[in-house]
Amino acid sequence: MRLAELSERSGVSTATIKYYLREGLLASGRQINATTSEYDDEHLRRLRMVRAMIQVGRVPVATVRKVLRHVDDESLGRTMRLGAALWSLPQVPEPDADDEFVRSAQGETEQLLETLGWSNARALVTISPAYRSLVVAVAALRRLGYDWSPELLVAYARLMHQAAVLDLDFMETHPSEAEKAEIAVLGAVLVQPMLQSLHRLAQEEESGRRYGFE
Amino acid sequence: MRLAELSERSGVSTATIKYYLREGLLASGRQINATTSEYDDEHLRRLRMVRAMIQVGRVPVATVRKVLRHVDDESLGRTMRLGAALWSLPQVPEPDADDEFVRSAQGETEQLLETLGWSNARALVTISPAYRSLVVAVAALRRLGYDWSPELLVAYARLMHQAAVLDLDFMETHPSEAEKAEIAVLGAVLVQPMLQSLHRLAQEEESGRRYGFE
DNA sequence: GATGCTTGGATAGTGGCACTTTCCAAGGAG
DNA sequence: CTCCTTGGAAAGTGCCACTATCCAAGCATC
Repeated sequence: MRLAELSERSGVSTATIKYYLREGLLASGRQINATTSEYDDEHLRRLRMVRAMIQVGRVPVATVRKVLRHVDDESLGRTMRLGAALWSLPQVPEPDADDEFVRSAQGETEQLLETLGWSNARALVTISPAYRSLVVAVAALRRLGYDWSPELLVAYARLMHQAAVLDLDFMETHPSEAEKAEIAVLGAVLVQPMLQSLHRLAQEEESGRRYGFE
Repeated sequence: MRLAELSERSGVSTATIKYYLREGLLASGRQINATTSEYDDEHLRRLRMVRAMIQVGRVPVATVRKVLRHVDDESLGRTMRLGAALWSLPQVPEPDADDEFVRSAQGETEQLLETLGWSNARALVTISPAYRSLVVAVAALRRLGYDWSPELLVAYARLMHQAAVLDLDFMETHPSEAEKAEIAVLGAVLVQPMLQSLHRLAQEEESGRRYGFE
């Protein structure tokens, strides 16, 4: 298919597709002559994935480029490929180590991992972006003065571990390594808004159960 | 305290505080004379909340204004105040009702609520933004061709319901209605990044358990 | 009482980002 | 032969969260 058809089938304007090509989010088609390139279903699929990441997952274009580079890197083993792709996702600022709330949040977080027995995660403490963003979030809550207990944090963590088990079980059902990395990324990017929506709906449901609709 | 001190204690520049004042995110201080206003701890607290919403929660300034307006609206009862504040948060585009994936996602989502027995949520189907964004997220996943089962969605939903129970239990520990609304908003805005971080950490942990670090 | 700093308030400017628009020369279709 | 489409480059747009610059009015100090 040519550009126009790719645009029509994906619902993305030709101008935007050209932009994605320029930004390296999409491989060029097979050049037929000076003015024509041929795209295939793989391009369409990749384009849809890019769109989903940007529109549903709100991932910046530059980040999408990094993530895809890792997903496509056949030189990496499974764990590295998957990890590299996931680790290029977060958009969290480095926590300010001089801030007292950040420091106490760090202590609290390490304590949490110990309580949970997440030994693998503890080994990643210095490098994992997920750990850093957790510290930032906890510090922000503490700074506002809410005194929710560590037990609450543990309870949330156990729930998210159950979610992670579901994620990985689903990933296992797909054979190829490239597909696994792709699913891991989509799981991080698209399942997140879904979980968020479910969370809010659940809050509305539970709130209705407890208080009715005054 | 005056502007300079408010700035120093919050870590937000005076220029930015002035910007927030202009945008209606922060009430003016008590005007002492033509060139001086006095701010109190309530201003500091509100400023920190605004910052947390914008920086940690990535909520747009215009949305923060709407949310705060509802949080401060004493004419509303508990459920309405809380709901109004939460419903002004989402930044989800209206799902395109002509899209086949959106339509089937709608069917799937309604089926989900029935399976779960979330009767309150079902009553809100037409108006809740959480429902709409859930439909968008499910449609995006389906469009990419992943065939994960409705059972998986149900499993995720049950987990998020448990999270909602934790949220509301914590909210109950705070007495005033204004505080409850505030906590509900922060729960939606700040607990979300925390859950997301926990989710990714849990994925890393579980991935390490299953595959080791090749 | 002159001098230099700070304050609140208004207005304009900045930088980043995700596109869009415009232009162009080279093909291909009727 | 004429008109439309294509890929490619470059410039422009609109939004957003600030940030910088002015300004006149205090206040503090000498």
